[in-house]
Amino acid sequence: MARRTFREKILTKIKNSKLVEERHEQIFQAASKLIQKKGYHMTTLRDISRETGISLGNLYGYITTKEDILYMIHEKAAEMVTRILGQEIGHIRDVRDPVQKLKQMIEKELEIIDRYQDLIMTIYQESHSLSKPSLRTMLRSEEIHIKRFKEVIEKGIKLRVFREGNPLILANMIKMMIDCWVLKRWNFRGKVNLEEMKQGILNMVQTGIVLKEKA
Amino acid sequence: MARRTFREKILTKIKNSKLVEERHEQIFQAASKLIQKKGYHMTTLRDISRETGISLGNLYGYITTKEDILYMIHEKAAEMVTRILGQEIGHIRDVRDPVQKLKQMIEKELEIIDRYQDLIMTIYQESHSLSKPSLRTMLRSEEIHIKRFKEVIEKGIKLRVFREGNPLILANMIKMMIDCWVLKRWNFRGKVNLEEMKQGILNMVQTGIVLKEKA
Amino acid sequence: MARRTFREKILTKIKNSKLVEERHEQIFQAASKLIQKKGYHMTTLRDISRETGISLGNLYGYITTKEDILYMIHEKAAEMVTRILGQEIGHIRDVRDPVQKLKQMIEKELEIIDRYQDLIMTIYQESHSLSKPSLRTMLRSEEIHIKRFKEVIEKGIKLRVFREGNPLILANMIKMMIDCWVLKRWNFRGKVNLEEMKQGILNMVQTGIVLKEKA
Amino acid sequence: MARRTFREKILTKIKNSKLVEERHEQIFQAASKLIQKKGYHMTTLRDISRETGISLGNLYGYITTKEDILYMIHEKAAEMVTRILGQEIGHIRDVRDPVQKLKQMIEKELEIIDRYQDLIMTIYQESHSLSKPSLRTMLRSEEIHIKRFKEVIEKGIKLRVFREGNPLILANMIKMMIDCWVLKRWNFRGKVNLEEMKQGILNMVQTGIVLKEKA
DNA sequence: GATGAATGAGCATTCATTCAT
DNA sequence: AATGAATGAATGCTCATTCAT
Repeated sequence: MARRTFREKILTKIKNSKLVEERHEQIFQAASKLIQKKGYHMTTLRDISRETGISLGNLYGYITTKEDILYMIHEKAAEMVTRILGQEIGHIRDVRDPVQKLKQMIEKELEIIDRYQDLIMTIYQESHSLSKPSLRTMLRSEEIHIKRFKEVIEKGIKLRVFREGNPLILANMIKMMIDCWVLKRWNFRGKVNLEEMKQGILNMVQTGIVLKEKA
Repeated sequence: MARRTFREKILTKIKNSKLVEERHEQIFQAASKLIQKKGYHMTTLRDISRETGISLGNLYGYITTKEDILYMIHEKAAEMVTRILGQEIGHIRDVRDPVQKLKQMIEKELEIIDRYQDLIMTIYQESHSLSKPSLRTMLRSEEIHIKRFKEVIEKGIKLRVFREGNPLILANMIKMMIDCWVLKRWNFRGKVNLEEMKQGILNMVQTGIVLKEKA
Repeated sequence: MARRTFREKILTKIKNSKLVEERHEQIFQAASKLIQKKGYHMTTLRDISRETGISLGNLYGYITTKEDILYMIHEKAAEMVTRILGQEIGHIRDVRDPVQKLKQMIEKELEIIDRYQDLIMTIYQESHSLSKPSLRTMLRSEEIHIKRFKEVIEKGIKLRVFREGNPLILANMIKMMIDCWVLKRWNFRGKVNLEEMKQGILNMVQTGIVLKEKA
Repeated sequence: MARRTFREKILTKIKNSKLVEERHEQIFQAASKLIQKKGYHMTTLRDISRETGISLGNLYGYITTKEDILYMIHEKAAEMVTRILGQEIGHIRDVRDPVQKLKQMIEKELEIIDRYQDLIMTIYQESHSLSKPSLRTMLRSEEIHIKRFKEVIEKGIKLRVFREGNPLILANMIKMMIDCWVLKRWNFRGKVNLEEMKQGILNMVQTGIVLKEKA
């Protein structure tokens, strides 16, 4: 009589779905904190039990296997980002000018990523601990994300407001520059703030680095 | 009785330093292969013993703790990259024009990274399994690497051939775009080749994406 | 507050004894099915809860410990067999000729055993999971059963229609040959039917195997 | 580098095959004792570790899974019985007269079974804890055993020294009567000795129970 | 009486590390 | 130097049993 929540992926022995949602939230909070600190493999279910206050046995009422927790973090993160993008980028949808649109997309993406940097860090680092099927799901989510950039770029190129170039590469590079803020935050700590980073990326995208080549 | 090799970091019970070096090489080869496939935590010392042909007990003549192996991979990688940069970039040192120099540096870096993509992937993924002190060492190595880019950029800005901008940010972004080739290789497989990637980055750096903003 | 039913053996928290009997029947049905398939230790109370439709907590209103369920199966089985023997063998009681009586007893016993083979199999296999006191009860039940055969045999010997021999041994051997139908059913599946088995045992009892020894 | 011993069934991490054999013997001794007392499921690997004096971890150098131990007991038992039958029944092979041969076979079988009664009891009780494939192997061993009886019976019937009858049934029944000595030993304790049991079975086989039916 | 969430001791199994040979 | 057997703490997971509602 086990049931599935979380987009039909996590098997639950507990029936009360409101409770399941609540506990999943607790587990998510505790687990992402612990995993972020010690890594997935070094975080034991006992740790999570202690941190959540949910007993070891009961914990297994809400998950089936340890990997569910990692999967949960990925899902929650994807869900969050998707939801927020949906909300906050709502009006960007109406922006017709690709230049403006790309600019606003980058700004928003950077802000979101800044807000959930711990989560994103965890996802980057632990993604290869996911089993193949979970990984596939997660990669597809990334893909969709990048596709949004790709589409604006393609449109910009068609309208001849962007220069020629491989949109797939460009989209990935833009995403990487944004992710850089989180992935290399050690390098920036105390030296660069979010606003400066934003300007940096926008300038790079708008004019590159080179002013003029030596004649 | 134990001694340290590998830049005074790995404690060795075996005295014959030539042998130590030889065995370390074997361990490095086997371990990076295994870790790349299964991840650090899923790779057991038994696996490494089997793969190297060095018996389990003897293995501990050349390391003190499992983490040494991870550290070793980082060191070897850093060493490799440094050595190769030294060799191949030798003549870049003489290039005076920052535009040309940056261009050549990017090209070389991308080529090197392409050659050691598996190794680099491992380092990215397992970096948080390193103990704090090892991590610090490793981050410093990254830092040095990025500083090279930063210096060219600073010079370019001073000579007014690069536009104004925060050199630290720019250097990191360039490095990220390059690393992108490895970190996101799944997105590129079969769609983009190395040469195209190289052009993509160079174009981005030289002119950004935007041709002209709508008047 | 707790009370005992089932011949004063199973402690019940529920007072309504009609209900208790009803639920015990459900539990018996579900449990014997499950235990027969997976064995006692591999059958969880959750399984039984699911199969009966009685909630996990409520289940404990009708039993005190998991072993009660095993005990229940033994009791129910013993009760059943006793009841059926009582009914169907009723008229055998009147048969005076030990030869005829033994013959009919064997026939009946075999038929009953055939009907409840799954149950009997379970009892044989799980008997050593019973606690010592429960086991004693259960063995006594077996004993009573065998004593019935023993008595006929003793009478037969006294009347000189059966040859001399240890009645205890003979009774046990007859019972074993009968049980054989169930315990070794794998060997018979599709090769021997019930009627043939019956004849086999009767012939063995009546004339043994040997026709005449070589002079 | 795991290796298989025990008829290619048990995977071993330990390489020294002499040691493996020795330790397997220890494990076998301890395990059959414990399992006989508490049953397979109630015997933990810690129990076995304690009883053998082999540390828990090391134990797993000699087995791969708990079931291996059960399998081992079955194999050892089968091996023993086969070996002993081979030795002790050697000269029976030459006996041409089926009556004599059957008689001697029964005697030997009973003696052997008496000697290893604890082992045989365990096998009967725990056979259903074996996984399907192991069970199949084990059943085949039983089958071979019964076939020996079947063949003599068939020959006896052909030579008209045994009466007509289904040899498969007869063989099984004889085996059951013999096993009875062990399976129902509680009933016999202190009342019947081995010699009496032997006579009981032989008489049953030779003349059945019935002297003469009432005319 | 009924429900099912909660508990935690207990289990099989793994693996880094040590040590006798 | 080399071997591989030995150690035991630690881990993921289960399940009989209790208890608040």
